[in-house]
Amino acid sequence: MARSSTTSDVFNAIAEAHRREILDTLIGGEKAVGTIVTDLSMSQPQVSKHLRVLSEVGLVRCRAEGRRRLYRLEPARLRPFHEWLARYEQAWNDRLDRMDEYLKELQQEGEPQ
Amino acid sequence: MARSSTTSDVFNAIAEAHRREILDTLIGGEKAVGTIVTDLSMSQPQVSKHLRVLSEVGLVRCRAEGRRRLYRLEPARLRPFHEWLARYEQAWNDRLDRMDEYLKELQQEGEPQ
DNA sequence: TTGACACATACCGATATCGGAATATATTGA
DNA sequence: TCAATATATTCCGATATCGGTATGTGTCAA
Repeated sequence: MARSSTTSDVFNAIAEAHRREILDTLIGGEKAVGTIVTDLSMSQPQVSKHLRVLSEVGLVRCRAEGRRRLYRLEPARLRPFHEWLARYEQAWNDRLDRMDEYLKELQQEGEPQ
Repeated sequence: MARSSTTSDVFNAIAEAHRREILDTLIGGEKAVGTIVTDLSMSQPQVSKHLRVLSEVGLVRCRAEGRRRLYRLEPARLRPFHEWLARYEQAWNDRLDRMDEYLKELQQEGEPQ
């Protein structure tokens, strides 16, 4: 057997540094492919292909304007990340809580002296 | 030329579904490799190798206990991911704010009538 | 010391992915 | 219609990654 993971899920889509750069540059707002190409100094096919991947998972949306294609973020699709992270956030806080309790215990033990 | 991305960052580490499963199962707390193997029905080498990747990016930590190795989450290492997401959160809120202002403007325009 | 157990590592084949180069498609303007 | 522009797509080679199988390493118990 072989690989199982594909590019076709949100987590894989953002695993690529160049794709994150593209997403980052779109935070500023809608941009044409050519603009991204010059802004990020990437080749045009490279950008187009990454945009395709991002499109397929819904992280960006495309709008035609003349012969240009304007891409924009679809921040709602970041939800899976939030949901996934939230569970760890919980674990993280729990750990902080325990740390907190531990520190308080230490304090209480020290007070009587 | 060829690929540029490696497994050696948090984003790639969590891109793999099986690795996310492993992280998920560790939310409950420290677990031995064998436990993960049976809990997730994965092969032992498979689990070991994924744990290695997770270790290398610091998402898990290992502790030896006899001949077993207990792995635990290191949720603090999700911080890069969290921070990355936060920037989009910002963009998202800004958008909502603008939407809000826009709606208020509409309301104000409507009132005089 | 030996054998059993728990885990890590090495090696391998299959496949996915990246980037480059070349080309196709669509839109605009002359 | 034709050339130019903007973008998408195809084909390709190099390499990364995944999972399996086999084996190495370290620890315990007798």
